[in-house]
Amino acid sequence: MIGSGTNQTPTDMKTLKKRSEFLAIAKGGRVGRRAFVLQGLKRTSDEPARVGYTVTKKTGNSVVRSRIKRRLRAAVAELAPSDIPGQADFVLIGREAALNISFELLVSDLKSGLPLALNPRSGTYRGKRRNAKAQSVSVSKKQG
RNA sequence: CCAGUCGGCCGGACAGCUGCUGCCACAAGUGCCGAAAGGCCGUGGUGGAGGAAAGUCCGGGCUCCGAGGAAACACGGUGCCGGGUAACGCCCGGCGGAGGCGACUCUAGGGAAAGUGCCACAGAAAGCAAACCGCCCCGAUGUGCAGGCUUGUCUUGCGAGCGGGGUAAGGGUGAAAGGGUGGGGUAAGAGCCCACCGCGCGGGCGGUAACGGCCGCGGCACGGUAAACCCCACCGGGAGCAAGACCGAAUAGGGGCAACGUGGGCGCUUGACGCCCAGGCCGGUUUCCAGGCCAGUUGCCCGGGUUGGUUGCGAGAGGCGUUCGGCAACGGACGUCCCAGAUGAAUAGCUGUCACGUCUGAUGAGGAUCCGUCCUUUUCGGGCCGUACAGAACCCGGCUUACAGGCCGACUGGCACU
Repeated sequence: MIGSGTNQTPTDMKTLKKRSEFLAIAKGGRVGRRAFVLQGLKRTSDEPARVGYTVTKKTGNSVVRSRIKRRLRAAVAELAPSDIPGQADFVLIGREAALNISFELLVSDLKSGLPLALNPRSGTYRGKRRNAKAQSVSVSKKQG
């Protein structure tokens, strides 16, 4: 229903695979949603946006973890190219709620969250991390 | 019909839309990514989680570890008998013991007459024979009670206390108290004697064996504990696919092979020349034998590690069917099939319909009734109801643990009917 009838073609985002890339993106912006936490970082090159998935062992056993990853991956596939900011990488950290939340909510949360994750202020929702975040973002800006 | 025991099996189905990944076929360009190795891109077909994939507890395959041989010791494991198996601590069939009316279930089940240790609490006593209460006999004393006639510092009986002895039946403690039950016997008792049971020893019988039952003898000694040390028999090198193999940047950087060989002493031909002596390191430890290595110099050669990539990687102690042997585990023969291969980790995401279960409402029928209702069943509807445990990670054989709900078969004990 959601994916089939629309005119927009589903996007085929590349997946992040290297540990170093995950670590780099963790220093970027950060926004929390019901079913996941979204991290994002701008890049210099012109390549299309990439995405990585993470679910910690704390969340549940392997059945639960892989089902959360699949739902997140399916939600990303529903996005139109216009929803995704270019020149950026993202990491989705799955939460336990991603298991039972409705699929429509999952997709809409993702759409609204993507631009925010690149905004430096979105990382300041926790007082403790304010300084560290601001520094890391400013460093990445200098590079770009 | 009710209650139960054992064994086996399944573990949601279908449809639509959108995806992921292995393999096969066809097709693409002087294509794209990358330093290279290598990888990527289209269309079609086809395959794609489990009974436990889990825990990582045993047994193997495979791989590497400079894995040398022998013996002893140490350490770890196993432990009734026979069979199965590549092997096992697994499985099958038996035996002994325990439980159940029964089907059947459970069982870490070698040795306590090699030695050492321990046996808490309670109890008199816990391992070597003893005796707390009690029971019985004897003695002295002559107190208490009752009696006798000879009325006494008399005598008889009973009881209490004291002393000496006999007992282990009874009481009580305990997980366990030097066989049990019954009878005889005795002052009271006791294997003191007898019968049966148990135990020990011997004989022969059945069984491959564990073991069983039979006969005879012995009056009973030899407590338990080896998931205490220990003894006996048998087995065992270690680490693991992040094993290992191959391909391979920039940068930093050095390795390997060959020859001479290290230390000490002596000699004179003062040379890296000869002779003699001595080491150190390498396996869990020790001993013996065998072997390798050592500081530096000279010459020759170019490799190793990191990011990364490829491989290892699935035709197997393989599945299914038929048949033969076997009580069975299992084995043989024949036929047939190819049946996951990811690596920030695929095997799915979403939606709908149905199924099953459960709760609930309404109905038709039957039964019970204290006339309130309750039980069984038919049909129809509803519920932001439920549908478990759980995701291959090199591969097999087991074990253990988790699991909503359901199906099938065999058997046992009741009740009812014919």
